[in-house]
Amino acid sequence: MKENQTRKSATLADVARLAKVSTATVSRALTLPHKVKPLTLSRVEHAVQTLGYVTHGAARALASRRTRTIGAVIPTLDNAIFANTTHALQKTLDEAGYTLLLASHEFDPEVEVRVTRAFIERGIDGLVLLGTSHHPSVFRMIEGHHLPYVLTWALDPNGTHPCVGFDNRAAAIRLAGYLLDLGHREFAMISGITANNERARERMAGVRQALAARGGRLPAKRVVEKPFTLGAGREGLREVTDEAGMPTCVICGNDVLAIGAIAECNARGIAVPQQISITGFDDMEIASLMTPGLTTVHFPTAELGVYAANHLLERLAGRNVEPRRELPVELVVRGTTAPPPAQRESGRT
Amino acid sequence: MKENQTRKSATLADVARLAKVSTATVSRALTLPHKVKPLTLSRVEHAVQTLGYVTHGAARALASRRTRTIGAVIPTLDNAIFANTTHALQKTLDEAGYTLLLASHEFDPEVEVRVTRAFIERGIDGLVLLGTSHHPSVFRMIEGHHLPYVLTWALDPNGTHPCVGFDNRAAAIRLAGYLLDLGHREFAMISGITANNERARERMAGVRQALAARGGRLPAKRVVEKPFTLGAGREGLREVTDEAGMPTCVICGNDVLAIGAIAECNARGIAVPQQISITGFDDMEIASLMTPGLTTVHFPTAELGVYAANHLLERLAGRNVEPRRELPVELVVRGTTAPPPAQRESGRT
DNA sequence: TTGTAAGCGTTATCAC
DNA sequence: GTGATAACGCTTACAA
Repeated sequence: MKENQTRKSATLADVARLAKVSTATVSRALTLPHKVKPLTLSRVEHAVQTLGYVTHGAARALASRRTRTIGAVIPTLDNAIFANTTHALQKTLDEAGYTLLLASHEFDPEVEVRVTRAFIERGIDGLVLLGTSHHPSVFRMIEGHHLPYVLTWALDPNGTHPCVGFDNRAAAIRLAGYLLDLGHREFAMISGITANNERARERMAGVRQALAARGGRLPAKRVVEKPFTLGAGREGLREVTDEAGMPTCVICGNDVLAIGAIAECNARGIAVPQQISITGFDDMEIASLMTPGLTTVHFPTAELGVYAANHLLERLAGRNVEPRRELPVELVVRGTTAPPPAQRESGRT
Repeated sequence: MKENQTRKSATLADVARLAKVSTATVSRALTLPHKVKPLTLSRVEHAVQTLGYVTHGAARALASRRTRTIGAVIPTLDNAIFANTTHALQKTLDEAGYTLLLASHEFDPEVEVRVTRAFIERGIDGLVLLGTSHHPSVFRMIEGHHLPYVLTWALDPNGTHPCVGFDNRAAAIRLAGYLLDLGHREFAMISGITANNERARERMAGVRQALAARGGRLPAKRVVEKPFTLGAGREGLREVTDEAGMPTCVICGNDVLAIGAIAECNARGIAVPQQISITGFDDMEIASLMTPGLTTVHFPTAELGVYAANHLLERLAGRNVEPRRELPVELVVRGTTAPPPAQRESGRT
């Protein structure tokens, strides 16, 4: 009669027994195969196979004091804005033998603190944070645990935190400058929610700054803040255009809002971009698929993930890394962006 | 001169020392506060505060043999299809004190095996799998570790695995039936990729089954398989309509494809739904935002996440759970769906 | 109510 | 190249 071998999962000791070696050897065979004689190695491998042995991660983590795990805390999973980055992160880490832990805080700073703590308890080796503004205790915990981390998507204005991201303000200035060059002066903006979100704030500030310098008009009633959904984009367009005197162009906080705005134009029979020019920030690459009339500043979000992952991997390998990396953004004009409608332009000439 | 207290993170023993109690008491204070005298409790809490103590998860997991962690392996993070479900999962688990580990396999069965193994090594207490078809070794590993798990989005045809999901075939039959009732006979379908995806397969099969029973036509050249992206939806519409003789309606594998298809119609000046009726399966709830002319079968994807999470939580609590739960889907007609254009209908009358 | 101490399954430091 | 064995930091009988 056989022992009840499947009652509980096999341990290193079981493997060692079966392979007639010590646990130390099994451990080596598993993690440093080249430090073990080929013959022993194969005996161990065989034992592992027949027992269906799987390393006990917690025990390994406890003994080795590392988990080969990286945590990423992002604002939301509920839309695809961060999916490119997240996917690139996961892929890059996976190839390096690391596992990505993912959590979202739904734009609630308290939740961000909690999930960060949960990650630290779980023994992550490194942490990816999205954005530069975080609850002080997030930074305190990171500090207290000497945890390697990197801020992403934006650049730390103080230069105190390692970061890899975009210059959101410069991107906004660039986009607004392009529209000004075309002759637009009557602006509207459908921004993301700026609370706890320096990316949205910077984009807004950049637009304002560019317009102020060159005489564009962006009255308060032509600025709305909306969550990043298609529906909000439609709504936003309604709100900034229902007033007398249409803007000649609308800048959207990201491409989800922009596509929503375009949908609303279509539904109302407004021609894009002949009557109104929609532009935005291309965070998700939806834009490139849906875009007659959509000019965007493109953010290389997948690259961001790769860089963020590599930043941490380098540091974990004990190498030095540049503490601040700015990723270049790109103005993407899709052929159809028009100058402001003649009648409006003539008012100025 | 102070000891170098921040050199390494504080342990339970440090807390115990500071609070002048035993480690056992600290442990209790942390996990079963009511089993500790209030005074002692507060001493411990104070010590925890001043030391900035954070539980060492690996050590806890090793000793307690559980991690309070649930893994979910989904096909992709690259678009928002599964975001609703994932978010609901995370939220529900979080409220129950569990952490969600998330990984994607990008529709590659080998990768699915790898990430599943990684999760098991990390000591997850339960596993959420998406879909019913998986590599045999996935099931073998689950089995070998007595790991509670649940399949989602589809229903296990053999009834051997616990699952909570939708009857994708019935949903397809329902949608096709609705169109047949309106008088449509010339169908086209822009399906998702059916390889390794029983959801897409079932939807396709359901449409075919309904049409066969009632005389609808779905010629091979009017069926295309596309990845779930907006661009693919546009492309798909081009492919199924470029032939002579337009279909009067197009069924899309999900709402991303449907919205892409509508965008293509708009771009080509085809009226939806007067000349062509677009319908689809509403997995993401984008549809409700973008939908003049879009009729869908709505899948309650967020509820799915809640149910899946609760299924696992119940089992982990040692309670019995119904091993198979079907979530009802709903036909959502958004007011504008039209009968087939008269000239085509007249061909049949 | 609290303390003592034996694990939990690895890794890592030594010898051999 | 391999084997003993002492950590790793916590939980949990069992004792007090």
